[in-house]
Amino acid sequence: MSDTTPLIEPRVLKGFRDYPPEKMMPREALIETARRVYRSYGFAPIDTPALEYYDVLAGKGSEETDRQMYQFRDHGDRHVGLRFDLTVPLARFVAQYAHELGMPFKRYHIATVWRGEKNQAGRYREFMQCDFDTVGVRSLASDAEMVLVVSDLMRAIGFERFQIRLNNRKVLNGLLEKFGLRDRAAHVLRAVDKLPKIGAAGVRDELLNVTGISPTAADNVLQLAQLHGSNEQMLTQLAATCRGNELAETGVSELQQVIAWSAAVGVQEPILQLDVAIARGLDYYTGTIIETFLDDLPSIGSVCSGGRYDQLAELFTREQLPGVGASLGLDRLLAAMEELGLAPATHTPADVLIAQFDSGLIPQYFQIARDLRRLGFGAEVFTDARKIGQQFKYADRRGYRAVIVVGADEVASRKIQVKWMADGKQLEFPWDENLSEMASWLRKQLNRE
RNA sequence: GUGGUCGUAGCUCAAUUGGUUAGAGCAUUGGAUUGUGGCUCCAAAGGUUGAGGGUUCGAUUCCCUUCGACCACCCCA
Repeated sequence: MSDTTPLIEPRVLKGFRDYPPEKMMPREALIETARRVYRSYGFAPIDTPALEYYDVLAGKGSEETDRQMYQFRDHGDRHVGLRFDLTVPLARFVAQYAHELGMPFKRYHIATVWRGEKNQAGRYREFMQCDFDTVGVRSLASDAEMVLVVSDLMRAIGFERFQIRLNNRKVLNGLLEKFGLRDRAAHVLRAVDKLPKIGAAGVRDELLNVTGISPTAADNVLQLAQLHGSNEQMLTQLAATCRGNELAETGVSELQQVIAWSAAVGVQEPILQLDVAIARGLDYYTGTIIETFLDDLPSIGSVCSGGRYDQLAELFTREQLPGVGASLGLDRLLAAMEELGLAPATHTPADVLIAQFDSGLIPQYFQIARDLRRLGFGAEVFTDARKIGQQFKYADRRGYRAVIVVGADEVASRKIQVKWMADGKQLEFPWDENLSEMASWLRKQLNRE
């Protein structure tokens, strides 16, 4: 290329981001944690194509879906789209392979999804979801298990101050039916959902003016949404309110059951809180619904939402395939952790750096590195012939805990120098077959005993 | 998708109601320091003021367009 060739400006699309090492390390750590927790409950991994037929992803289709989904014609003129969540692909997947999978089918799926939305802090056009779902189980034990997974996951990530808010669509739908608002359920629930944001007066206002329901009905709804107290108190009150409507009564007993089973292993207030104002996931949820909020940053929204849907795959098969599961918003959670200064402290991928004193000793450096790796340590050989001071500076900046120094003197004496970066102390170990002395010291220093 | 605020070095910010050569701190690179990082000192590099057009003798400053970030709505992880 000549100097006059116009340069291409390096840039990324709106709502898309690069992940340098310092962003990627905590990201991978989080993914690893999610994977570990999911597996510990017996969920198995799957993956599906990022690109699918448009009509598979669009489902019933709506203005909103159309607006959010990236879609285009491929080279064979097929109408295709990028997945915008992991639940629709799951529905297609279980419908397609139901017979081979066997029920119950428990899967987790950690993958990127795309939405053509206007971006904001913690809200991107490309982001990662960490879903887990149980398909083919009607028992509420799976609902309770979902709560336990979320609770375990949040703790494993390092959060103590969070709330899992629990609700049930049957309660909401039953009561709306009772109030004669069934036909306007979506609007009413949407208004209710804004309670924490715009307050009771705001919700009432929206119910009256936007949704157009009667003042009596609005007050009924508001009174319901503002129920508060202990889970037990709320259940009692709810039961009274729901009396006479079969659907709502079922919902209350479901809530009761989920709360009781979760409590059996200690997941209860204040972590698990009944909240009648939680109404999201309007599309397909039919029973239990949960949302997870951070006590220290509620404004970022739910970082983990889920629930039960009776007709997961109804668009793809006549078989009845109920599902229950939740989705961790990895990128949103990371954005929250960043804002709260909770980004997990990560060091370099490797444990020790082997400095290069003399290019003639590179075979020895490679051998030491190989031996360390066999012993379970990560080891990087500094491959560039730079001044030793600069190599130490590199080690320091990258967060290396230890630096190995071997020069002519060490070769002569068959010793290895190891400098512990935190305190600057340097120790000498015999350079023997299995590096056992150095290995046990390193293990101790790195808390790997 | 609708409405709004904002874009100056990699980052955080300066630059007199439009005035000539756009500065500083941190970060980066090199040196002081040819077997040892952080601290200190010296130096260098880094900018078509997001981009394009317009008004003007003159634009970082004013106007339009566009790209991007953020905020509210919509929706949602």
